Amino acid sequence: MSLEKRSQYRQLADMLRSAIESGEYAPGSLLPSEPDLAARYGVSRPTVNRAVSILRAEGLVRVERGRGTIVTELPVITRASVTRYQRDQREGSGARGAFDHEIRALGLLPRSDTEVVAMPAPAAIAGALGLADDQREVIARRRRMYANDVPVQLATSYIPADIAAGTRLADVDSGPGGIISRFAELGHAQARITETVRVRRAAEDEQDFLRLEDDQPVMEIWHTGWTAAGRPVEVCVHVVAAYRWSLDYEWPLAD
Amino acid sequence: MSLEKRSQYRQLADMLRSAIESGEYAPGSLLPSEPDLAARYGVSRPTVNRAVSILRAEGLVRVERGRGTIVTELPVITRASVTRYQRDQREGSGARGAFDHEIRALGLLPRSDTEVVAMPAPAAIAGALGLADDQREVIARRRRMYANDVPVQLATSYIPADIAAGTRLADVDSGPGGIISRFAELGHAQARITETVRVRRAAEDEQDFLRLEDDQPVMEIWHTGWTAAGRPVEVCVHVVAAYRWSLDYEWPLAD
DNA sequence: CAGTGGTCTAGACCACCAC
DNA sequence: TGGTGGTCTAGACCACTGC
Repeated sequence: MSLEKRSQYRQLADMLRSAIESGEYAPGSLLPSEPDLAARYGVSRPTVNRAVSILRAEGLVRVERGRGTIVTELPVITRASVTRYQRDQREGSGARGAFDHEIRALGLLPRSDTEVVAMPAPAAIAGALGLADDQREVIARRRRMYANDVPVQLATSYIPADIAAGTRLADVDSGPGGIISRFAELGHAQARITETVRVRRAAEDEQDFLRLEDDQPVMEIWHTGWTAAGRPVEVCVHVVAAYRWSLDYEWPLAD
Repeated sequence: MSLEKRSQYRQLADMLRSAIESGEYAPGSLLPSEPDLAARYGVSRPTVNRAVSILRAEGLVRVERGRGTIVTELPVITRASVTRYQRDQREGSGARGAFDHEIRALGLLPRSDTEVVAMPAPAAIAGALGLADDQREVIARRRRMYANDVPVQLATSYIPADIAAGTRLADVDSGPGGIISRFAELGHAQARITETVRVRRAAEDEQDFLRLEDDQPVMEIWHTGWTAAGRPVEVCVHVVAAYRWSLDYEWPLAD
């Protein structure tokens, strides 16, 4: 088991990873127990545990205490970032049409729930919306999204209260065509989108909701909708498990 | 040090992270030694080591064997994905103008070197370029990029040999306006760009070049240039440390 | 040579699950 | 109750750095 210079726990992680990727350990099945693996490879249990913790951070396995270590089924979800906001993609409410599409494309069943609260904007959000200190009130639309009842995405939209308060933008059901259509009706049509993608470690509540193993990173997408006049009218922060999503973008190349 | 239910090594990692973010341990300075921290917090050295390994995976510290653990200076680099390919952004050769801009925006000194080889396309590349099995030959342009001589990005462009062979696209110096201009001159003007962003663990050579600590993930950007006729004429794979980059996109919202 | 981190083990105790 | 993983320690050996 030793021989090389790579540490034993990394070598073991590599072997287990290969075995998983080759299908030797099928998705949903249990890995051999840690004492078992320790005996099989002639290493101590903490060494096995360390190897497994690498696979956990990579999202390849998930642990259920008392039961064992389970190989994760991990279909990668593709997010079509540009087309998802186009009119024909957004029947239904919110961008729900787009999310539905992404999940159904994998043969899975999408579901989501929305919660709406009024609150003062957190500092970073206020910055992104260009809100003055005395204009910080926003409507926050918090969406939790699932595929086959497995949580896969957290997305919170922030809209300045002067635009959203008392309108359907503050309703849980934002109506036909989603919130994009509501913005247009309210005279704040979104004309331009910007998105910023970052990777960071997960916060504790994100870990809980997305059922992330320890040390799994997340991708954070800051989505901003701008009016033709250049006012940011919506900031939506999407959070997903970094290893489970793939983001697609496209644009014409002006010459 | 115990008291809570979080493990000691996670608590310690949290404390060290706070201390780093608050500036108590300045970028470039040494963390206290592991035996020192072990004594200070009343835990064993392996426990301290485990805490430090979390910070390494997050890119907050870097270890030099025999010297100690050093706090990383980590300015986040922003990649303006859309505008970087526009004409006014690409004086110089390659997209070098854009990379230069990104790095200079941080007050750092950009540098890059390019290596060109002819080779059969790896399977995934052949797929992305839509190459038939008997047309797999490509020109690979491998670029290594640095900020203040610190490696920050690996990018390899693959161009079908039937387009690039014998042209300036196969030269290390691709000439004024970069390769985008060469494509246009050769009758293969790029009219549309697609990019796909994924996060994955780093390969060994990427770890070496980017000087990644163990378990630091990378972002992989698959950039494809398409002609107006819908032929993919260039695939460029960018690899960067996931925690050190931020990607910006923007597009108009057609209604 | 002393000090740094990298790793490993044996043994232990705990929380949790299934039977 | 026995099996699972989560964690921790004491002690050890190693490779590397800097003096």
